[in-house]
Amino acid sequence: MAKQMTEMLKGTLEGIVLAILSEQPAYGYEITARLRDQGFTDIVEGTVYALLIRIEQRGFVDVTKVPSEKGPPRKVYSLNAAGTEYLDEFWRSWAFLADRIGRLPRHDRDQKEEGS
Amino acid sequence: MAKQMTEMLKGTLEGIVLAILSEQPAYGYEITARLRDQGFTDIVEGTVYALLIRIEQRGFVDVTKVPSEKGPPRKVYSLNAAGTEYLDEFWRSWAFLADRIGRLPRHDRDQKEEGS
DNA sequence: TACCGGTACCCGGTGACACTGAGTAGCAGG
DNA sequence: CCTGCTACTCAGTGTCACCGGGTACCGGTA
Repeated sequence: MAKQMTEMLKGTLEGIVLAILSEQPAYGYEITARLRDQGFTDIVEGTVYALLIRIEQRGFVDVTKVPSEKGPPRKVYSLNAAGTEYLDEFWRSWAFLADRIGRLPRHDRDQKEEGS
Repeated sequence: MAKQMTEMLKGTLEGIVLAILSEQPAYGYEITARLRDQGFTDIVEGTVYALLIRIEQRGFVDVTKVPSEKGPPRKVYSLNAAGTEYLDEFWRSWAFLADRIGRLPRHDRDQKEEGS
């Protein structure tokens, strides 16, 4: 993926992870796998863990240590009230930005996908 | 605007400016004004000029000095071939990201909040 | 003349973020 | 034993938007 992605992900990756956690609690290794699954093949573990530590220190998630039979104990993150609110703000910012960018002079090649 | 915007704009602001330039050449002061016009009220001149210098050094734009009757000469930036290609890549990255984010859970709250 | 405000551009420093590349540790199987 | 998977950690790097200044040119007003 283009180098542009790296910069674009700033700010959005956080929201993406928060959104994943809003569905159900998860731990770092799992989140990394799920991100890869969803197409973000270039995102490595180190990035995700650093992000998780950040949102933990900001108080957006609650953490529970759960033993694993296959390795070190898992740190399971679950979104709390503050995190939910922050995620909400993320969606508002995203909606704003996406709207403005959607209005930019189109590059001709417009692809519309009728939603399933 | 939320602090989230600052991070979200990283990478995208560049694309936004490039997209503006793809429509027609423009100079810094004008671009700043146009951004404000389009809702990016928090973006200050310094940010735009720094960005313009960057994309100039990367060879995405051609620059022409045009005298102004109202102040210092204008540096008019116009997108060149490399810039066009880079902008194209920006759109691809954006489409990818917007698509993934669109698939995230609990995105359904695209209420517009007016009033208050 | 002296000053103010609009036009137009530039710069050094800051904080935040994703990335790099390495490391620790537990467990299972060849 | 040693590889490979699971699972987490961490110091250092580069890039970006932001901050808060500054320079300079010009027209209008007091």
